[in-house]
Amino acid sequence: MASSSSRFAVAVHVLSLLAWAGDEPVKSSSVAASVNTNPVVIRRILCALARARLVTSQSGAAGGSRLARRPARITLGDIYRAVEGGDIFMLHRRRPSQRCVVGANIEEVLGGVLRETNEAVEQALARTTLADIVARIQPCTPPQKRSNQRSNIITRRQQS
Amino acid sequence: MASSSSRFAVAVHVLSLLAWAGDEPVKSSSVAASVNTNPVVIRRILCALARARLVTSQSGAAGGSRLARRPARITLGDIYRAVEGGDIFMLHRRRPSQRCVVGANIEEVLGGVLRETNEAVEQALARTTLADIVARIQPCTPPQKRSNQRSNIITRRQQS
DNA sequence: GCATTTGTAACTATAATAGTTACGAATGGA
DNA sequence: TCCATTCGTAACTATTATAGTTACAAATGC
Repeated sequence: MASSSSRFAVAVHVLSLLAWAGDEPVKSSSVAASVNTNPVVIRRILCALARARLVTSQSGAAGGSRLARRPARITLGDIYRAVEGGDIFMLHRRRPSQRCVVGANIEEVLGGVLRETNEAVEQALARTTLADIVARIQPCTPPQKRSNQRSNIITRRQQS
Repeated sequence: MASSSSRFAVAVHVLSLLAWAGDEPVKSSSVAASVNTNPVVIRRILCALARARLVTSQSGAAGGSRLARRPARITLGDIYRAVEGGDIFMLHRRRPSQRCVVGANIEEVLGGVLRETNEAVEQALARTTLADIVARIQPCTPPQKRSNQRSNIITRRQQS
Protein backbone atom coordinates (compact mmCIF):
# COMPACT_ATOMS: atom_id res chain seq x y z
CA MET A 1 0.00 0.00 0.00
CA ALA A 2 0.91 3.60 -0.37
CA SER A 3 1.96 5.74 2.52
CA SER A 4 -1.28 6.94 4.04
CA SER A 5 -0.14 10.55 3.78
CA SER A 6 -0.27 12.85 0.79
CA ARG A 7 1.74 15.54 2.59
CA PHE A 8 4.84 14.93 0.51
CA ALA A 9 2.99 15.27 -2.79
CA VAL A 10 1.21 18.40 -1.58
CA ALA A 11 4.46 19.90 -0.29
CA VAL A 12 6.16 19.44 -3.65
CA HIS A 13 3.14 21.01 -5.32
CA VAL A 14 3.23 23.97 -2.92
CA LEU A 15 6.93 24.58 -3.45
CA SER A 16 6.55 24.30 -7.22
CA LEU A 17 3.99 27.07 -7.06
CA LEU A 18 6.30 29.24 -4.96
CA ALA A 19 9.13 28.59 -7.42
CA TRP A 20 6.81 29.52 -10.27
CA ALA A 21 5.90 32.76 -8.53
CA GLY A 22 9.51 33.77 -8.05
CA ASP A 23 9.91 36.61 -5.54
CA GLU A 24 6.23 37.38 -5.33
CA PRO A 25 4.69 36.16 -2.04
CA VAL A 26 1.92 33.61 -2.59
CA LYS A 27 -1.14 33.41 -0.30
CA SER A 28 -2.21 30.10 1.18
CA SER A 29 -5.60 30.58 -0.47
CA SER A 30 -4.01 30.76 -3.93
CA VAL A 31 -2.06 27.61 -3.26
CA ALA A 32 -5.16 25.91 -1.87
CA ALA A 33 -7.04 26.71 -5.08
CA SER A 34 -4.38 24.99 -7.17
CA VAL A 35 -4.05 21.99 -4.84
CA ASN A 36 -7.84 21.86 -4.49
CA THR A 37 -8.00 21.80 -0.71
CA ASN A 38 -8.49 24.04 2.29
CA PRO A 39 -6.06 26.92 3.01
CA VAL A 40 -5.49 25.61 6.54
CA VAL A 41 -4.17 22.34 5.17
CA ILE A 42 -1.73 24.35 3.06
CA ARG A 43 -0.70 26.53 5.98
CA ARG A 44 0.06 23.44 8.04
CA ILE A 45 2.36 22.17 5.30
CA LEU A 46 3.93 25.62 4.93
CA CYS A 47 4.61 25.66 8.67
CA ALA A 48 6.56 22.43 8.42
CA LEU A 49 8.45 23.78 5.42
CA ALA A 50 9.23 27.00 7.30
CA ARG A 51 10.52 25.04 10.28
CA ALA A 52 12.87 23.29 7.85
CA ARG A 53 13.93 26.70 6.47
CA LEU A 54 12.68 25.92 3.00
CA VAL A 55 10.21 28.82 2.88
CA THR A 56 9.53 32.07 4.71
CA SER A 57 6.06 33.35 5.40
CA GLN A 58 4.67 36.69 6.42
CA SER A 59 1.40 37.63 8.08
CA GLY A 60 -0.71 40.61 7.19
CA ALA A 61 -1.88 42.38 4.11
CA ALA A 62 0.45 41.71 1.17
CA GLY A 63 1.71 38.71 3.12
CA GLY A 64 2.24 35.18 1.89
CA SER A 65 5.02 32.67 1.45
CA ARG A 66 8.08 32.45 -0.76
CA LEU A 67 11.04 30.14 -1.17
CA ALA A 68 13.93 30.63 1.22
CA ARG A 69 16.43 29.23 -1.32
CA ARG A 70 16.78 28.87 -5.06
CA PRO A 71 14.83 25.86 -6.43
CA ALA A 72 18.08 24.19 -7.49
CA ARG A 73 19.16 24.20 -3.85
CA ILE A 74 16.06 22.34 -2.58
CA THR A 75 16.01 18.57 -3.03
CA LEU A 76 13.01 16.28 -2.71
CA GLY A 77 14.92 14.72 0.20
CA ASP A 78 14.77 18.05 2.02
CA ILE A 79 11.04 18.20 1.41
CA TYR A 80 10.47 14.61 2.50
CA ARG A 81 12.35 15.16 5.74
CA ALA A 82 10.44 18.38 6.38
CA VAL A 83 6.93 16.98 6.03
CA GLU A 84 7.16 13.24 6.59
CA GLY A 85 10.25 12.91 8.74
CA GLY A 86 10.83 9.75 10.73
CA ASP A 87 11.00 6.37 9.08
CA ILE A 88 9.06 4.62 6.37
CA PHE A 89 8.17 1.42 8.13
CA MET A 90 6.74 0.80 11.56
CA LEU A 91 8.08 -1.89 13.81
CA HIS A 92 5.63 -4.06 15.74
CA ARG A 93 2.89 -2.17 17.52
CA ARG A 94 2.92 -4.55 20.47
CA ARG A 95 6.21 -5.66 21.94
CA PRO A 96 7.01 -9.21 20.75
CA SER A 97 7.40 -11.99 23.30
CA GLN A 98 10.76 -11.60 24.99
CA ARG A 99 10.63 -15.30 25.91
CA CYS A 100 11.20 -16.22 22.27
CA VAL A 101 14.69 -15.77 20.82
CA VAL A 102 13.31 -14.33 17.62
CA GLY A 103 10.87 -12.05 19.41
CA ALA A 104 13.55 -10.81 21.76
CA ASN A 105 15.88 -9.76 18.95
CA ILE A 106 13.83 -9.02 15.87
CA GLU A 107 13.14 -5.40 16.73
CA GLU A 108 16.77 -4.45 17.05
CA VAL A 109 17.80 -6.36 13.93
CA LEU A 110 14.96 -4.97 11.84
CA GLY A 111 15.48 -1.48 13.22
CA GLY A 112 18.94 -1.39 11.69
CA VAL A 113 17.70 -2.56 8.32
CA LEU A 114 14.87 -0.05 8.29
CA ARG A 115 17.18 2.82 9.14
CA GLU A 116 19.34 1.90 6.16
CA THR A 117 16.25 1.71 3.98
CA ASN A 118 15.14 5.15 5.02
CA GLU A 119 18.62 6.37 4.13
CA ALA A 120 18.18 4.86 0.68
CA VAL A 121 14.88 6.69 0.25
CA GLU A 122 16.36 10.01 1.23
CA GLN A 123 19.29 9.49 -1.12
CA ALA A 124 17.01 8.54 -3.98
CA LEU A 125 14.89 11.63 -3.37
CA ALA A 126 17.98 13.82 -3.02
CA ARG A 127 18.82 13.16 -6.64
CA THR A 128 15.94 15.36 -7.80
CA THR A 129 15.70 19.07 -7.04
CA LEU A 130 12.72 21.39 -7.05
CA ALA A 131 14.26 23.00 -10.14
CA ASP A 132 14.09 19.64 -11.93
CA ILE A 133 10.43 19.29 -11.03
CA VAL A 134 9.57 22.78 -12.19
CA ALA A 135 11.46 22.22 -15.43
CA ARG A 136 9.35 19.14 -16.10
CA ILE A 137 6.07 20.99 -15.56
CA GLN A 138 4.97 21.96 -19.02
CA PRO A 139 8.42 22.92 -20.30
CA CYS A 140 6.66 24.61 -23.23
CA THR A 141 5.22 27.41 -21.12
CA PRO A 142 7.79 30.19 -21.30
CA PRO A 143 8.71 32.38 -18.33
CA GLN A 144 6.70 35.56 -18.50
CA LYS A 145 6.42 38.91 -16.74
CA ARG A 146 3.96 38.92 -13.90
CA SER A 147 0.94 41.22 -14.00
CA ASN A 148 0.29 43.47 -11.02
CA GLN A 149 -3.02 41.90 -10.17
CA ARG A 150 -2.72 38.89 -7.84
CA SER A 151 -4.97 36.28 -9.37
CA ASN A 152 -6.09 33.34 -7.31
CA ILE A 153 -4.95 30.85 -9.90
CA ILE A 154 -1.44 30.85 -11.22
CA THR A 155 -1.54 30.08 -14.93
CA ARG A 156 1.70 31.60 -16.13
CA ARG A 157 5.23 31.00 -15.02
CA GLN A 158 6.86 33.86 -13.11
CA GLN A 159 10.56 34.74 -13.18
CA SER A 160 12.92 31.81 -13.60
CA MET B 1 6.01 9.67 9.99
CA ALA B 2 6.35 5.94 9.74
CA SER B 3 4.32 3.87 7.35
CA SER B 4 1.08 3.25 9.18
CA SER B 5 1.44 -0.49 8.70
CA SER B 6 3.48 -2.95 10.72
CA ARG B 7 2.79 -5.75 8.26
CA PHE B 8 6.33 -5.72 6.91
CA ALA B 9 7.89 -6.03 10.36
CA VAL B 10 5.48 -8.78 11.32
CA ALA B 11 6.08 -10.64 8.06
CA VAL B 12 9.83 -10.64 8.61
CA HIS B 13 9.24 -11.87 12.16
CA VAL B 14 6.96 -14.65 10.92
CA LEU B 15 9.41 -15.80 8.27
CA SER B 16 12.28 -15.72 10.76
CA LEU B 17 10.32 -18.09 12.95
CA LEU B 18 9.66 -20.42 10.03
CA ALA B 19 13.34 -20.33 9.12
CA TRP B 20 14.21 -21.08 12.73
CA ALA B 21 11.85 -24.05 12.69
CA GLY B 22 13.38 -25.53 9.56
CA ASP B 23 11.20 -28.21 7.99
CA GLU B 24 8.83 -28.46 10.93
CA PRO B 25 5.44 -26.83 10.17
CA VAL B 26 4.63 -23.95 12.54
CA LYS B 27 1.09 -23.18 13.68
CA SER B 28 -0.28 -19.67 13.42
CA SER B 29 -0.93 -19.77 17.16
CA SER B 30 2.77 -20.38 17.91
CA VAL B 31 3.74 -17.50 15.69
CA ALA B 32 1.07 -15.31 17.25
CA ALA B 33 2.50 -16.04 20.70
CA SER B 34 5.92 -14.82 19.62
CA VAL B 35 4.64 -11.78 17.78
CA ASN B 36 2.20 -11.11 20.62
CA THR B 37 -0.92 -10.78 18.56
CA ASN B 38 -3.94 -12.74 17.37
CA PRO B 39 -3.54 -15.87 15.22
CA VAL B 40 -5.89 -14.43 12.59
CA VAL B 41 -3.58 -11.48 12.07
CA ILE B 42 -0.76 -13.94 11.46
CA ARG B 43 -2.84 -16.05 9.12
CA ARG B 44 -3.67 -12.96 7.07
CA ILE B 45 0.04 -12.23 6.68
CA LEU B 46 0.77 -15.88 5.91
CA CYS B 47 -1.88 -15.77 3.18
CA ALA B 48 -0.13 -12.85 1.51
CA LEU B 49 3.19 -14.66 1.82
CA ALA B 50 1.68 -17.84 0.35
CA ARG B 51 0.26 -15.88 -2.58
CA ALA B 52 3.81 -14.64 -3.21
CA ARG B 53 5.07 -18.25 -3.01
CA LEU B 54 7.29 -17.54 -0.04
CA VAL B 55 5.57 -20.04 2.27
CA THR B 56 3.27 -23.03 2.01
CA SER B 57 0.55 -23.80 4.51
CA GLN B 58 -1.49 -26.83 5.30
CA SER B 59 -4.83 -27.21 7.07
CA GLY B 60 -5.68 -29.88 9.52
CA ALA B 61 -4.09 -31.65 12.43
CA ALA B 62 -0.32 -31.51 12.19
CA GLY B 63 -0.76 -28.61 9.77
CA GLY B 64 0.98 -25.26 9.82
CA SER B 65 3.28 -23.21 7.61
CA ARG B 66 6.84 -23.57 6.39
CA LEU B 67 9.16 -21.72 4.05
CA ALA B 68 8.79 -22.46 0.35
CA ARG B 69 12.47 -21.61 -0.30
CA ARG B 70 15.74 -21.53 1.56
CA PRO B 71 16.15 -18.37 3.69
CA ALA B 72 19.09 -17.25 1.55
CA ARG B 73 16.74 -17.17 -1.45
CA ILE B 74 14.21 -14.84 0.19
CA THR B 75 15.05 -11.14 0.20
CA LEU B 76 13.40 -8.42 2.26
CA GLY B 77 12.36 -6.96 -1.09
CA ASP B 78 10.33 -10.11 -1.77
CA ILE B 79 8.68 -9.77 1.62
CA TYR B 80 7.97 -6.07 1.16
CA ARG B 81 6.32 -6.68 -2.20
CA ALA B 82 4.28 -9.53 -0.78
CA VAL B 83 2.75 -7.68 2.16
CA GLU B 84 2.94 -3.97 1.37
CA GLY B 85 3.02 -3.93 -2.41
CA GLY B 86 2.23 -0.76 -4.31
CA ASP B 87 4.07 2.47 -3.69
CA ILE B 88 5.41 4.28 -0.69
CA PHE B 89 3.91 7.70 -1.23
CA MET B 90 0.40 8.77 -2.11
CA LEU B 91 -0.27 11.41 -4.68
CA HIS B 92 -2.92 14.05 -3.97
CA ARG B 93 -6.20 12.69 -2.66
CA ARG B 94 -8.22 15.28 -4.54
CA ARG B 95 -7.42 16.01 -8.16
CA PRO B 96 -5.47 19.33 -8.34
CA SER B 97 -6.92 22.23 -10.31
CA GLN B 98 -6.43 21.54 -13.99
CA ARG B 99 -6.73 25.27 -14.67
CA CYS B 100 -3.31 25.82 -13.06
CA VAL B 101 -0.22 24.81 -15.03
CA VAL B 102 1.39 23.33 -11.95
CA GLY B 103 -1.78 21.54 -10.86
CA ALA B 104 -2.33 20.13 -14.32
CA ASN B 105 1.12 18.56 -14.52
CA ILE B 106 2.34 17.87 -11.01
CA GLU B 107 0.76 14.44 -10.71
CA GLU B 108 2.42 13.05 -13.79
CA VAL B 109 5.81 14.55 -12.92
CA LEU B 110 5.70 13.38 -9.30
CA GLY B 111 4.38 9.99 -10.30
CA GLY B 112 7.57 9.30 -12.20
CA VAL B 113 9.76 10.36 -9.32
CA LEU B 114 7.82 8.26 -6.84
CA ARG B 115 8.03 5.17 -9.01
CA GLU B 116 11.80 5.57 -9.08
CA THR B 117 11.84 6.00 -5.32
CA ASN B 118 9.89 2.82 -4.79
CA GLU B 119 12.41 1.07 -7.02
CA ALA B 120 15.17 2.36 -4.75
CA VAL B 121 13.38 1.00 -1.69
CA GLU B 122 12.98 -2.42 -3.22
CA GLN B 123 16.61 -2.48 -4.27
CA ALA B 124 17.77 -1.43 -0.82
CA LEU B 125 15.64 -4.15 0.76
CA ALA B 126 16.80 -6.71 -1.79
CA ARG B 127 20.32 -6.42 -0.40
CA THR B 128 19.30 -8.26 2.78
CA THR B 129 18.06 -11.84 2.82
CA LEU B 130 16.07 -13.71 5.42
CA ALA B 131 19.22 -15.71 6.10
CA ASP B 132 21.04 -12.47 7.03
CA ILE B 133 18.27 -11.56 9.43
CA VAL B 134 18.23 -14.97 11.08
CA ALA B 135 22.02 -14.89 11.39
CA ARG B 136 21.79 -11.59 13.25
CA ILE B 137 19.22 -12.94 15.73
CA GLN B 138 21.28 -13.95 18.71
CA PRO B 139 24.13 -15.47 16.74
CA CYS B 140 25.32 -17.10 19.95
CA THR B 141 22.39 -19.51 20.11
CA PRO B 142 23.60 -22.65 18.33
CA PRO B 143 21.39 -24.68 16.03
CA GLN B 144 19.97 -27.58 17.96
CA LYS B 145 17.89 -30.69 17.37
CA ARG B 146 14.18 -30.15 17.80
CA SER B 147 12.26 -32.06 20.44
CA ASN B 148 9.19 -34.04 19.44
CA GLN B 149 6.82 -31.97 21.51
CA ARG B 150 5.53 -28.88 19.69
CA SER B 151 5.86 -26.08 22.19
CA ASN B 152 3.95 -22.86 21.68
CA ILE B 153 7.05 -20.74 22.08
CA ILE B 154 10.13 -21.32 20.01
CA THR B 155 13.17 -20.79 22.19
CA ARG B 156 15.79 -22.80 20.37
CA ARG B 157 16.99 -22.64 16.85
CA GLN B 158 15.96 -25.57 14.62
CA GLN B 159 18.04 -26.95 11.76
CA SER B 160 20.05 -24.42 9.78
C1' DG C 1 -15.60 -39.92 13.00
C1' DC C 2 -13.06 -36.51 15.40
C1' DA C 3 -9.72 -33.22 16.94
C1' DT C 4 -7.01 -29.83 14.86
C1' DT C 5 -5.72 -26.14 11.87
C1' DT C 6 -6.17 -23.09 7.97
C1' DG C 7 -8.78 -19.45 5.24
C1' DT C 8 -11.96 -15.96 5.41
C1' DA C 9 -15.97 -13.16 6.61
C1' DA C 10 -17.83 -9.90 9.69
C1' DC C 11 -17.52 -6.86 13.09
C1' DT C 12 -15.20 -3.42 16.49
C1' DA C 13 -11.55 -0.39 18.18
C1' DT C 14 -7.88 2.69 17.46
C1' DA C 15 -5.23 5.97 15.20
C1' DA C 16 -3.69 8.89 11.31
C1' DT C 17 -5.03 12.07 7.99
C1' DA C 18 -7.36 15.69 6.07
C1' DG C 19 -11.11 18.95 6.00
C1' DT C 20 -13.46 22.69 8.42
C1' DT C 21 -14.54 26.68 11.47
C1' DA C 22 -12.86 29.98 14.35
C1' DC C 23 -9.93 33.38 16.24
C1' DG C 24 -5.73 35.87 17.99
C1' DA C 25 -1.56 38.09 16.29
C1' DA C 26 1.13 40.27 12.75
C1' DT C 27 1.41 43.47 9.08
C1' DG C 28 0.91 47.13 5.69
C1' DG C 29 -1.78 50.81 3.91
C1' DA C 30 -5.36 54.50 4.33
C1' DT D 1 -4.68 55.12 14.54
C1' DC D 2 -7.76 52.17 12.43
C1' DC D 3 -8.74 48.52 9.36
C1' DA D 4 -8.53 44.91 5.95
C1' DT D 5 -5.73 41.08 5.17
C1' DT D 6 -3.09 37.06 6.09
C1' DC D 7 -0.69 33.78 8.89
C1' DG D 8 -0.45 30.35 12.86
C1' DT D 9 -2.89 27.31 15.52
C1' DA D 10 -6.52 25.21 18.28
C1' DA D 11 -10.56 22.47 18.22
C1' DC D 12 -13.58 19.71 16.19
C1' DT D 13 -15.51 16.27 12.55
C1' DA D 14 -15.24 12.88 8.82
C1' DT D 15 -12.92 9.37 6.47
C1' DT D 16 -9.89 5.69 6.07
C1' DA D 17 -6.41 2.12 7.19
C1' DT D 18 -4.92 -1.07 10.36
C1' DA D 19 -5.22 -4.43 13.61
C1' DG D 20 -7.73 -7.09 16.96
C1' DT D 21 -11.54 -10.31 17.77
C1' DT D 22 -15.16 -13.90 17.17
C1' DA D 23 -16.99 -17.27 14.43
C1' DC D 24 -17.28 -20.93 11.22
C1' DA D 25 -16.68 -23.84 6.91
C1' DA D 26 -13.22 -26.66 4.68
C1' DA D 27 -9.15 -29.43 4.86
C1' DT D 28 -6.40 -32.92 6.99
C1' DG D 29 -4.36 -36.69 9.64
C1' DC D 30 -5.10 -40.14 13.14
